[in-house]
Amino acid sequence: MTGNATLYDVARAAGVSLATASRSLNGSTRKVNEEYRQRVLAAAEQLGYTANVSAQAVARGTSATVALLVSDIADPYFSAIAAGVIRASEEQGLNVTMAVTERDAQRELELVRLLRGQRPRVLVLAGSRFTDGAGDEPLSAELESFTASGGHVVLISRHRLAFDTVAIDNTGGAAALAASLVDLGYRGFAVLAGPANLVTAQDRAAAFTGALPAPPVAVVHGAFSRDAGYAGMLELIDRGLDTVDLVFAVNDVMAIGALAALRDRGIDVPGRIAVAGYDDISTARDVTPALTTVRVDLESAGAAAVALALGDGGTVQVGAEVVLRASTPRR
Amino acid sequence: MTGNATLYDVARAAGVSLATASRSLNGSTRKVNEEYRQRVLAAAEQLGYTANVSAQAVARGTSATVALLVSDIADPYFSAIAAGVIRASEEQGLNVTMAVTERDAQRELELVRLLRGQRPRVLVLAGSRFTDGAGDEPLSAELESFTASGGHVVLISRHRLAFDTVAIDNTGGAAALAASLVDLGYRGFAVLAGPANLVTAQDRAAAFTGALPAPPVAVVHGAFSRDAGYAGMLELIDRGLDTVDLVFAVNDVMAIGALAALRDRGIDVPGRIAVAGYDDISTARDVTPALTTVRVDLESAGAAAVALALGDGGTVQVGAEVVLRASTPRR
DNA sequence: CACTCCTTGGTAAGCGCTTTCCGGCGCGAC
DNA sequence: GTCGCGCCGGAAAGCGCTTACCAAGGAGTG
Repeated sequence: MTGNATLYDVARAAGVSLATASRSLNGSTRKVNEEYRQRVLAAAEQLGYTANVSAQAVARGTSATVALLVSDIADPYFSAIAAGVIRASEEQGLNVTMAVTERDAQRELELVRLLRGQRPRVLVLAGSRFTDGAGDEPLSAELESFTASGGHVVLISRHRLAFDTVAIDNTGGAAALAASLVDLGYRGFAVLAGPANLVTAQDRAAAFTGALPAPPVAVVHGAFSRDAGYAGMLELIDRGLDTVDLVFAVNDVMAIGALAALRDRGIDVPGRIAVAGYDDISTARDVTPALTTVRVDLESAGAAAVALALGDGGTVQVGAEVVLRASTPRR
Repeated sequence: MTGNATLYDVARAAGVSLATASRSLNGSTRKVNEEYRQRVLAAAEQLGYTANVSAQAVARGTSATVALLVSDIADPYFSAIAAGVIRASEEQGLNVTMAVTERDAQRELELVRLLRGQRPRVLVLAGSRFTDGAGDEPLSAELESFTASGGHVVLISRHRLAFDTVAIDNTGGAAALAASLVDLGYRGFAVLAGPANLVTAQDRAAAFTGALPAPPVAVVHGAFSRDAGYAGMLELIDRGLDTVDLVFAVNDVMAIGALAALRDRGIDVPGRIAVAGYDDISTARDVTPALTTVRVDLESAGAAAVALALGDGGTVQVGAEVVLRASTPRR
C-alpha cells in the first residue's frame, strides 16, 4: 500500500457516500445510521485511515492547533511553560506547533508571520518584550491582524502589549524577596540584572532595588543565561566589592552561574556572600547551597495561557512566592 | 479588515491571475514577468497576506513540518533534543509540531496517529522503548504505514525498531564509565537503575554492571526522574549498604536526586559515597560536588535526526564520553 | 387518508491553494 | 514571408475534506 487512504477510499470501502463517512468519523451534529457508522469505522480501521488535518483545516476554515513561540526551549524557564501549554492544549484536543526566537525581535516577527500561516486557533508568545520597544510596532500590527481574523493571542509575561496576557508577578515577587532579605539582616546588595533591554529582567531588578532601604552597591548587566551569570559574578568579584553580602540574580539560571563563579573563586557561599535568584526552576533546590528564589509556577502559566485563549480572555496573574533556602541564612 | 487575505485577493489587487500570484509568491520554477512579480509582492505586503499553509499542504500533497514526540518536555534530556530538532528544522524551513507521551505507550500510539494526520515530512520519536516490547507491534504498524506513504521516521535512542535511528551510545558510555571508576579505585557499586521496562535505562545499567569486576552490591529500580532518584537513594541508604562506595544513577536527574538524598541524610559526598550519572545535562556541573557523568550531545542528536530524515537515512551514532568531576575523586 | 414535518443519505459546492494544460505572442530560421 | 519553437499568462482541474442543500421516506396529525 502506498499513499495514504483518503476519506473517499473509506467511503467506497464501506459502501456509503463521502458525506456519511465524514459524518461518522468526526463528531458531526448529524446522526447517522448505526450500521453505516460501524461499517465506516471498520473500513477506516482496516485501511489505516487518518484524517488529513490540513484538508480539514482548509475545509473548516480553522485548524485545531495552538502555536507557541518561546525564546529558547532548552532553558528550563521556557520548557516549563511549554510543558504547561502542551498539556493544556492536548486536553482540549489541540496540537501544538512550536518555534524558537532566540530572543531576536526580527526573527520573532518572521516566525509570527510564518505561524500565522498555519491559521492556528491560538498563538502564545512567551518571552519578554524589549524595554526599548524594538520591533513592537510591526509585531503588534501582525498580531492585530491575526486577532482580526479570528485568532487568539496570549502573551506570557509581556504586559506592555494590548492582548490577553498571563502576567507573571515580577515586581511583587522581587519586592517581597528584597524585604525578606533585609529582614534576614542583609545590607549590601549587588544585582545581576540580566539584559538591559529585557522587560522581565528590568522589572525584577527595578522592583528589587526599589524595595531596598538603600540603593544597591552594584548592578551588572549581561545575557539571561547561566554563563552570563557566571561572567557577571566574576566581574563583580573583580570589582572587589567588600560591602556586598548578597547577590540577587534576576533569574535562577544566572544565579546558578553566579554560584559556580563564587565556588571557582573560592568564595564562601553563603558564609561570605549570599545568593538569591528568581523562578524556582527545579534545579534551584539541588544546587549547593540550595538557592533562595521566588517561586513562579511556570507550568500553570503555560496552561493558563491556553485557558485564557479558549475562555473569555483578559489577564491572569500568576503569583510569585518567596522561597528561602540555604543560600541566604539569617545574618 | 476581518478574515485573512487570500491569494485570490492578492491576485485581484495586483490585477493578475491566481496562477501568476501563486508563482510570484513561492519559488516556482516558472518565470514571471518582473513587473507582475513586483505588483504581486506589493499587493501581498499591503494586504498582509500570509499563505495558508494548510491549503498549500493540501494542494501540494505534502506539508513542510516535522512532528516531534517526546516523553516529557520539561525534562532537560528531552528539551535538549527538542532544541536540536527545532534548530535543524528551522534551518530547512520546516515547522515543528510537538506532543508529549508521558512515557505511556498507549498515549504514544494515539499521538502518532494524530500527528500522522498532519502528513508531516518527518516524524521524530524520542524516548525509550519498553523492554517488554509493550505496544511495539501496533506502533511499528503505524510507523510503517507512515513511511509507506512517503514519510520519514527517525527514532532517537530506540534501536530495537526497524527505522532510521539516531543511536545514543548507552552501552559504550556506561562501560567506559565503569572502567574509569574502577580505575579510580572504586570497588563497591550500587545502581539506581531507573524503570525496569525502559530500554535506555536497562542498557545503561546492564553495560555498567557488565563492565564491573564483580556484580554490584545493589540495584534499585524506579522512575526516570529526580524524585525517583531521591527515593531510590533513600532506599539504598536504609538498606545500610556499608560496602558501597559509589552509586551510579542511569541518568543525571536521578543522580541529582540521589545527591539531594545523601545531603539530607548527612552523608558525605564524595567522602563517604561517590555518585555518577549519565547524559551531562547542563546542571550536572553546577551541583555540588560537580557530577561525574557521561556526556551525550543531545542537541546534536536532535539535529542529526532531522538531517537523517532529509538525507539518506540509516543510523547515526552519537558518541558518549566520560566526564570525571568532583563527585568521584580518586580513592 | 392526505398533508406536513422531521430524519437522514447523498450530491455537489466550496475551502485556499498548486500545477497542468492551453493559447497567444515574439523570435529566429529557412 | 511563413513556419516552428519557446516563453509566459491565465483558465481550470484538482488536493482531501466539510457542509449547505436536496430528496426521499417515515412519523405524526387532523
